[in-house]
Amino acid sequence: MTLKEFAKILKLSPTTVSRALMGYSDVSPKTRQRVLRMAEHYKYTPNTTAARLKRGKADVVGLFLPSQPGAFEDPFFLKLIAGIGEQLAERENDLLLLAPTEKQKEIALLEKMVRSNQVDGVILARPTVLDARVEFLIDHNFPFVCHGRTQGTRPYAYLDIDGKSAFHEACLRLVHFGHRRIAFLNAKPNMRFALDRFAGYKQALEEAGIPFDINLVLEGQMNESFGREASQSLMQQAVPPTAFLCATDRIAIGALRGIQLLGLQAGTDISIIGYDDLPMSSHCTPPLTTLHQLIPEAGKRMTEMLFALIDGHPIEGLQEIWQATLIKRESDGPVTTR
Amino acid sequence: MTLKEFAKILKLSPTTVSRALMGYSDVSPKTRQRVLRMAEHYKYTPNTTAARLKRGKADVVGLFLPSQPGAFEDPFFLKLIAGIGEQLAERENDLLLLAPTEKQKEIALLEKMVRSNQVDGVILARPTVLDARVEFLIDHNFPFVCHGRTQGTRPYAYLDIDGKSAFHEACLRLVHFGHRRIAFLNAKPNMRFALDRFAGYKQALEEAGIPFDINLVLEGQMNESFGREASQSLMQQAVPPTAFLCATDRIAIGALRGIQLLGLQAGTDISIIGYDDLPMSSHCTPPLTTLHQLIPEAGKRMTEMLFALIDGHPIEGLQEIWQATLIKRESDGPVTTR
DNA sequence: CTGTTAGCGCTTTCAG
DNA sequence: CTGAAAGCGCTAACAG
Repeated sequence: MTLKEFAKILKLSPTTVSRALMGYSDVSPKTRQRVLRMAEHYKYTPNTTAARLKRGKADVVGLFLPSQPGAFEDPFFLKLIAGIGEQLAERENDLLLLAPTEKQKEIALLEKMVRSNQVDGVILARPTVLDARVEFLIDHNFPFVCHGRTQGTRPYAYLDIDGKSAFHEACLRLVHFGHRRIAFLNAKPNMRFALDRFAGYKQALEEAGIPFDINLVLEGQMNESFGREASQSLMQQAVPPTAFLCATDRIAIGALRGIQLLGLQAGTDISIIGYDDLPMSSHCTPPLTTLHQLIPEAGKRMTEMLFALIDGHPIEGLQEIWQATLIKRESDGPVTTR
Repeated sequence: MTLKEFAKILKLSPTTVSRALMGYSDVSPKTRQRVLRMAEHYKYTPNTTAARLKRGKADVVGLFLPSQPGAFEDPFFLKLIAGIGEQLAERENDLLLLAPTEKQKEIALLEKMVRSNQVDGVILARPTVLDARVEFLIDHNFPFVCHGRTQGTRPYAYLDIDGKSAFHEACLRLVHFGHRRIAFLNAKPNMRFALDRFAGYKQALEEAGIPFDINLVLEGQMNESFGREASQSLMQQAVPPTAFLCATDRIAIGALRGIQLLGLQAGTDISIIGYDDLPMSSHCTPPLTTLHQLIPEAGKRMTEMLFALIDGHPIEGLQEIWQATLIKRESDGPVTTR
């Protein structure tokens, strides 16, 4: 049913019906009541496409998904979506997924979005050190919010987790347990967050007066295989580490497995700390000490920030850094003397 | 830039430009070349909203997300999205996420979609035994494909995994290992797949001549806590089970943890089999024997099926059942005599 | 092969 | 407070 038809039934002009539906004040309460009631009854909903064309706004927000297939294996994006969705509903906006593929490259996809008015703004996550998407969106002055910072200098709206503080705290915890040979299993340094986490680790070592040993740092994929292999290889050193600080829980779980295969026990023989607090992490053996971040809440807040941007607010004030929380469980503890 | 402006630059009519861009045959190759080249140069992309309004098609597909927050903790939907996205790109369609919230209920959301022409079709997953969404979409004759079947009788397009065969095979494996007291940790029976999996388990027992014991079946949330508690409680029985068949890997991982806490070892003392083949599952201790399904491939195929439906194909032929694959690892083995 | 014309269904000035 | 009229930017008959 179209507005015209519906208006005819009510013996009103399309104009009045439209205004009543949009909750404008310049329509008598009685008429509005009737329109609302009848819309319910006849199940009339305005055609979104037409409204969008007229208003020049899509009422749709895009979420950029990672292009690496492996990235689909952690719940980060789904949790983020849960938060985004909640906030989106407040303004009756929708969420469009931007999934780059082999054919549809990242920038081509964004270009299409920016040019075709399909979305009013975009949410990104996990930027690289110099993220092409971020640069593109700044260049085109298109509203977007990023979960995480890049190395670029131009300002943009972001919500980031303070990875440096998080790993500083985690590393200090290991230091206080008496560890002095603390390995760091990091993500590849093209990810900005990897740099932050590394900085926290290094600073903690410095504060504790522990000399930094490059041989204790390994970088790889953020998955269990890397964790397992890296932990096993480090344990072969003449003076092996007594603790593993891992950039993600998946790496940590791999490390857990790695040292288990060497006949060692995490929590007593070796300490391990991760980051992400995956659902699994509290249920492995032993339960993993890890860092927890508020993902749905971040999604919600980022959406709010994006709406602000879309409404014309300046970027100032739309840059937030949140803290992660250390969740103490059983995969770490005092260093054991042998 | 609008089509009119762009056409003016080229000294052509909007019509010709539009047709050239859409690749219609009734435009001279020379003109088409020029239009395409100039569009590239001036970075002109047609306004999607306007095109949609005109054509009466959204070129958008909706994906219904689960409303229970807990459901966000497994990678199923993200993997599905990966497959859907790939196929969507083939037709330049987009993916709209339908995330029901407290305020925006499932059916209200669907109603809006059906009425507002925002999406041409919908993809659902994990239906309940009598799924309200499925019923609604059938009632309204709206194109949709569901990952899984319901208990309803009216036909609709689906792609389902043969959970019965999968659990039949898994249970038979345990039987061949000599197990006779095989526990089944299932999801709640309002989920259709839970019924299928249970049927497979029960049939295998029957074929093996093992009497069904209701006390060996527990139903609960599909998470680790349920697995841990259920396994521990069952181990307290006078004659405890020697094997656990679990409806999901998360339940299995919980069971793994549960029996570990009782001082028993999975794979030797007790056998455990899960379903999902989560990334984690090959990295726990011991690596989990489980059932693997092709999720991205299913997403891709479902999207194809949805396009067929949107293009007017009948439902016949758009109902597929795929098999899961048993991944043999180390969490199960021959029953041990004590 | 190309251009003219008429809407798609809605929102929003502008009058009344 | 309500209605008439003018498009938003595009596509598709229909002529030429």
